[in-house]
Amino acid sequence: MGHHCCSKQKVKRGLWSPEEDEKLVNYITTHGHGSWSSVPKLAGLQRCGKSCRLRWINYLRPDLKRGSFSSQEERIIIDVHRILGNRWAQIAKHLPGRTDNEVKNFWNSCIKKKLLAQGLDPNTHNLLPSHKTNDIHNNGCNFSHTNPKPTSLFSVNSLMTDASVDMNTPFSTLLSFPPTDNNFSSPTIPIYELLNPNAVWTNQEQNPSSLMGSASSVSSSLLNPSGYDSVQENCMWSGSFQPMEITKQDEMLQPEEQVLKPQLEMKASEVEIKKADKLSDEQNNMDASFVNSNFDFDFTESTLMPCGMFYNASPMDQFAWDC
DNA sequence: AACTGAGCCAACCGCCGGCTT
DNA sequence: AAAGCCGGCGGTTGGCTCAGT
Repeated sequence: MGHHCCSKQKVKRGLWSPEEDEKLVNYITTHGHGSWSSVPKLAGLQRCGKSCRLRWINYLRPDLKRGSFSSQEERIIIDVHRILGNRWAQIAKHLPGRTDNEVKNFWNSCIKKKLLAQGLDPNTHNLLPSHKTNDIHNNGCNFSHTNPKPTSLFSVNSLMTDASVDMNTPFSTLLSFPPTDNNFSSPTIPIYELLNPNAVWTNQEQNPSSLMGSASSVSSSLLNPSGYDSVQENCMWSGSFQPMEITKQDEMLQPEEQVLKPQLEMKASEVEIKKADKLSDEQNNMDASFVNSNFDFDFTESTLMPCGMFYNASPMDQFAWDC
């Protein structure tokens, strides 16, 4: 069974020979690919257009970065995957010179195992049930015991759909409260509405505590209010597990705030990723090194850190968490 | 040296959405 | 509106490599 695009012609399959590569490179560098379906014929190849496209994108493109992934790239993949899920093409956009196929293979062969070794579910980035130890839960954070466990897996799709945020909104705007109302617990505009202007909230959902019970349509960042399920993942970079620390600031938070804070973290990272995405597109420079890239690693790190650890000198300071 | 199993990765498969006719 | 084409994407597979026995 072949692709519909090549079912009518005799096509070669399997690995590409150097001669085929040369033909394809010569043709595309001279003429561009134009319509991929016509490339094989014009380039003198016994392949289908799809195969040519794939070969070019994944292997022959001159701007590809070869070699193993750096720890920085690995970290980006994990961070973005936590937000986007298995959207490899989107993830690859954050890694100049890497392809979706490459990222996907790297994830399946390497990162997945690392996360599992850390006791993390690679799909949800949450701790696997067998790894949810009392050591973590007893570390000054008790609302995890009272909150229901998420009934749905972490889903970026649901997050993007249900809590999509206008990525054109300036980050500072996104984080601004109505200036006349300094009481966090009763802002003039509910914070979750501010963050998610497109969301339609029922009266019941407007109460975050009840919201936590309506799992199916709510992003898991809400349902994982402590955020400490990500702790080990973050700590894996330092090579040793650091138990979650809930700061005094966090303990002072109202339950609503405790719920919202990790969501804000997630929003912040989403916004930053979108920003990086946009900048990347604008630059359209696949040769850009990470040194030159506009992806703010420090920011990503800070925003993705668990609660109580994440907002050093970040715009999050604008929030009066301890008000 | 030969065998074997695991891991990696290039390539394929099938589905989907957008566009054209 | 429907059908066909095409590019893009994520999931899967098959073959190659290499370490271990």
